[in-house]
Amino acid sequence: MLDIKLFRETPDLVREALRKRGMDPAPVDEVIKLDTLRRDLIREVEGLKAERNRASKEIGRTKDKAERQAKIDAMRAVGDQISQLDEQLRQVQGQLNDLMATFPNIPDARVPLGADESENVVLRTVGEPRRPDFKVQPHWDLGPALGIINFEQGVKMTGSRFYVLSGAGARLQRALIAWMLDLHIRQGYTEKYTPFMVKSDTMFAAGELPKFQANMYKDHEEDLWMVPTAEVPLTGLHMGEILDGADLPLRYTAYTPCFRREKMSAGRDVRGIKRGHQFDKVEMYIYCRPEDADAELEKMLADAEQTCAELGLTYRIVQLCTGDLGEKAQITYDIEVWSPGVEEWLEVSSVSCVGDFQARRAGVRYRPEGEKRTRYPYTLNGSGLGLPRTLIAILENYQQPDGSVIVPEVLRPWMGGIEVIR
RNA sequence: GGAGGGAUGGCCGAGUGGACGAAGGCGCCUGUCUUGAAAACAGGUUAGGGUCUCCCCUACGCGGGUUCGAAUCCCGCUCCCUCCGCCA
Repeated sequence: MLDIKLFRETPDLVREALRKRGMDPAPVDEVIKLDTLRRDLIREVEGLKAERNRASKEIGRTKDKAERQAKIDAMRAVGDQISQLDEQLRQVQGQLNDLMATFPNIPDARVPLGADESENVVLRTVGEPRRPDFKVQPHWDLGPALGIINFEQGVKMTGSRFYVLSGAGARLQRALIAWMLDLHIRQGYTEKYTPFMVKSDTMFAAGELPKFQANMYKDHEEDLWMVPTAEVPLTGLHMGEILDGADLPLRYTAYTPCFRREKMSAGRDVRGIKRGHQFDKVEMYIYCRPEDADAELEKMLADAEQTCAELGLTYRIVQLCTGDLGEKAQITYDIEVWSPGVEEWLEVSSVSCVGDFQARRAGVRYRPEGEKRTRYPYTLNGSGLGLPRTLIAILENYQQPDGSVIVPEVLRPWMGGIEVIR
């Protein structure tokens, strides 16, 4: 949610932001119109309410029967007028809220202009893409051959794009989760275990509703949604709270499964475990003062990078252009790891600053030290790596000519002595 | 799933139609006193909104309703507690 003041005071800035994202700036004028109407109504109805409050107190003091009745009769009309205006105001307010909720965040000035993902900018590459001289099997062949991924069983019980991890495969994923959480704790994040289902309010707060309704799973009887990312419950954690400025920044990490109900287009990433309706992820999330956001963004990116580096993976940092930038984000860096089996750069992490966009929706505020007024904190989120893709990269990068897979050093403490999966 | 009780400010807790944004207490802040602190005393201490240093409006779990006027009455919902049932 954007600040209504931006529309009042600097509407051109909002229009420009929409154009950069390739969107129509026309709704800005609609907001201004509704906001003006809203404030006109407020002034009118509040004047009447003030009058009513004054008169009502007088009525309470009036002893004379006839005089009292006369005053009551006079006020009855005012009361009707008030309820009429209140109703009108409610409608206008509702329209304005609905409209405001549809605006994407304003891209940071540093974000390069571009129409779509083809115009994203590779900032740097760390390591050399591995291209072994033997034929690297893609994970969808290797996994079943090693008996650690079973696609048929997943499809049998649930449907396409579901799979079962088995034995060392399941264990490898669990090792990754445990190792990543421990790493993030060392980096200064507090671990949270959260609900995997949340109410509509929480989905709205995180910016998933109303726009991405079609991409999420819902229990219609209970009005509960399955989280598409841990970012959702980590945003919900402090809904409606006023945080103490001295406590910022708050840094959290959480493991959750993620559920996404995408209309999977035929032919796109259909093979393997790259894109499923259910996947696991370890997430980082930060609440900070606006003035600290740049430093925190750098930290989070460095923290996510460290994950790739310690796993010994070749990766590159990609800055998203305005046309590819997510709805909520002001600025986003993707981390992609090279995987020689699928022969592509896999997006394993996306690190974003969303400004006060989510805090505003969630009603999370903080009181700067020594100040009376409250402000909205900035929030940042980033994956400490999505697991299926990290798993793909490990299976394909650590593959030996004989089809066995070496377990990365850092994961071995969780692998019960397994150094090679064969 | 069934029966009953409850939800008031940072916390405890009063309030059953008008003087209540809300008694009293605790906590916190400021001042007086003190060499300093404590104690005592005095004052202050919610958030959001409006043409916003004054002033006005809104909010007593949430949403409706009754009324000139609602923390207080009515309806619906949510959450918490107790008991019964069921359950990993």
